[in-house]
Amino acid sequence: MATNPLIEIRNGRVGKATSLRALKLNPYPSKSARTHYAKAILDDFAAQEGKTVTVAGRLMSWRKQGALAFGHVQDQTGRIQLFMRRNLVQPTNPETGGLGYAEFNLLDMGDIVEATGKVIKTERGEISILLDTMRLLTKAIRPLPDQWSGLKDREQVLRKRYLDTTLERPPFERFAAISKMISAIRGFLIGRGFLEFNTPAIQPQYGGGTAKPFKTHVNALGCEMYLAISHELYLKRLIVAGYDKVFTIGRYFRNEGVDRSHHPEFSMVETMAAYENYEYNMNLIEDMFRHIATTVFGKTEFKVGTHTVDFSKPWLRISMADVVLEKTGVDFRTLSSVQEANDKLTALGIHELQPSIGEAMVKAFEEKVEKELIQPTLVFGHPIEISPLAKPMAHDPRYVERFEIFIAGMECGDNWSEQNDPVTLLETWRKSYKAEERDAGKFHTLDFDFIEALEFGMPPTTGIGPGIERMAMIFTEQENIDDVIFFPLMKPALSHMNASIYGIHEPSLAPVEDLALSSDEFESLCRDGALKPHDKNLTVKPHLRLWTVAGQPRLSGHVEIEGFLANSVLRLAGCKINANAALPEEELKKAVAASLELSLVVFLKKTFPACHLTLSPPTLMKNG
RNA sequence: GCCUCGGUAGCUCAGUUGGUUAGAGCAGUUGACUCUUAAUCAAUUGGUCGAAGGUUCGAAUCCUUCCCGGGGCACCA
Repeated sequence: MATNPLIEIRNGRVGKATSLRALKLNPYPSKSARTHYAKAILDDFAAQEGKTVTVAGRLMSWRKQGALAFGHVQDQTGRIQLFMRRNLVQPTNPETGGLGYAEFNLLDMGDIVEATGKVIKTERGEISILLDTMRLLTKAIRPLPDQWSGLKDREQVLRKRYLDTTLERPPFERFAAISKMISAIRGFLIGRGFLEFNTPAIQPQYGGGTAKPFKTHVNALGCEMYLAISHELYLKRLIVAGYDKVFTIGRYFRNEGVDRSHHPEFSMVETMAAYENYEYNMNLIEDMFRHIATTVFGKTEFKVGTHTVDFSKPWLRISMADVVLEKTGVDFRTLSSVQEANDKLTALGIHELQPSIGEAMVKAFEEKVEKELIQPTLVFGHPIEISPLAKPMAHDPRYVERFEIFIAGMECGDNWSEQNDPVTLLETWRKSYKAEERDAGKFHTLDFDFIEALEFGMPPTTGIGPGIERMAMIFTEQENIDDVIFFPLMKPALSHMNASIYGIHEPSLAPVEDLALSSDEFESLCRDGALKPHDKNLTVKPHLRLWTVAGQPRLSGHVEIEGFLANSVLRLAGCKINANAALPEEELKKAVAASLELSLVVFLKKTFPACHLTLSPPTLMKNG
């Protein structure tokens, strides 16, 4: 039945594994005897020449030429050439696992191999390993994509990143660099006296902002919880606990839109430092970025889109009111009414009315200023209206001790001096709670447990949260967040090919919504209008199961309706099927179809006259 | 959620205005070859054209719906 090329290749390779086992060679042994990485040999040929080494990695090429062959093995550090001479290769040996010359046809491109031999240079001058023993470490039963062109299909790159990094060096290096960047952040903060803590990703309340959370259910506790949209309230509890400088590299989950700079699951390094205010963090963040740039990437200039961002110079620090004045000519500090502020906005071409002077200034900032902040800039002094968790400035309480980081027109982190007056905070929260209660659907629960912690006294504290992905985008010069997240969020998909290889007959995938109803429930939900088709084309697929109980045939079954749910099938149990299980198969199928035609199909046609209905012939499964 | 572009062999891509049996390169298979490196040469296998429906004598091509992805907008830090 293997008519498909992939299936043929796969079967062929599985067959080679079987042949190897027949020769007492394990195609999946447990350990390698690697002595060198490719790069170590290539970088130090003078010292390695003539020595016997063992390398291990993926076999990326194999060029046979009579009694000679050349190949390349790719490991984490790079590729090194193998040079095979028929007369120098050890014969097949189950003791060492070595493959003799005759068995080399059981190797395939993409296999993980181990090669032992002397380090030499070929006539053409390439540093190579003159093969003595070749061992198979892992049989690959799927072929790699074309190595010359690489994986071009964006969807495949995102779904099968491991292939992209196998075939292409830049993405491989990029993700390694991002890992080093995170280590550097840790190292930097620990060097400044910070302690790293884990904070919960499953939280009973979702504090911080108005982001929509992911909801989940904790079976053991029998309650609903949320995936973290923020970790700051936990870090502040750590400050209450007596640790002065803490941080977490946290996972954040926001059930919102996806675009080139937003991903539903992302990470931030969030810090809290007690006995300091926001000015401390201005220095901290500037130093951190410079530290990463120089130690991980070895430079201070990075190309972001068409701009070049320079981290070597001191960052511009400017108040929001000043930068808005500079870019728009409007000084919002001098305005005395909301009306006046909105008139100024209108004059700037912004027509959405704002409820306060502060919010009007923020609107002007977002619309007219933000995108122009290319070089690293710290904008401080946000209006108090939009900063409920921050402390007001001593000299002008309309503004708060807060700053945001802008690089290449992108917001890269937020910071403020934390409000630690529990009474004021509770009042602020209550106010926003009421405001949002009026605004249907944006309901917030309050974290009274946190308020209680504050009541025991939290020292003056300041925190900062730069986004890891956005830092990675800047430092690795990527414009798409998917290119700094190894496993970006994708809808589950099962190819027809894999469905057939793995024997899955109904590729209904991990269902986004799965629903199984009794026939009666289904009909009543449809009548109430609670359940409606998602598609105009409905397909009714009966599935029958024939049982033999004590020699007597029994019939049971369910019906699947495609087109009702967006990404899944609706299953109906208990449909009225009038058929004699003892009938021959073909007649039985006809009887079932006829029976459904009279009940379910009639019902669907009557209830959803706009839909086109197809009744598939019943599928018969036999058991016992 | 809206707009827009795309999905053809395992991979990378052609496929004209709707017209014979959908093509190529790589990979695969078989064979030749003692310094190759996108090795070369010869032969050869391989397709639910994303899915379903429709229009038509005839559909990869036109229409409808759906699925998956990219880009943009909106929402949102």
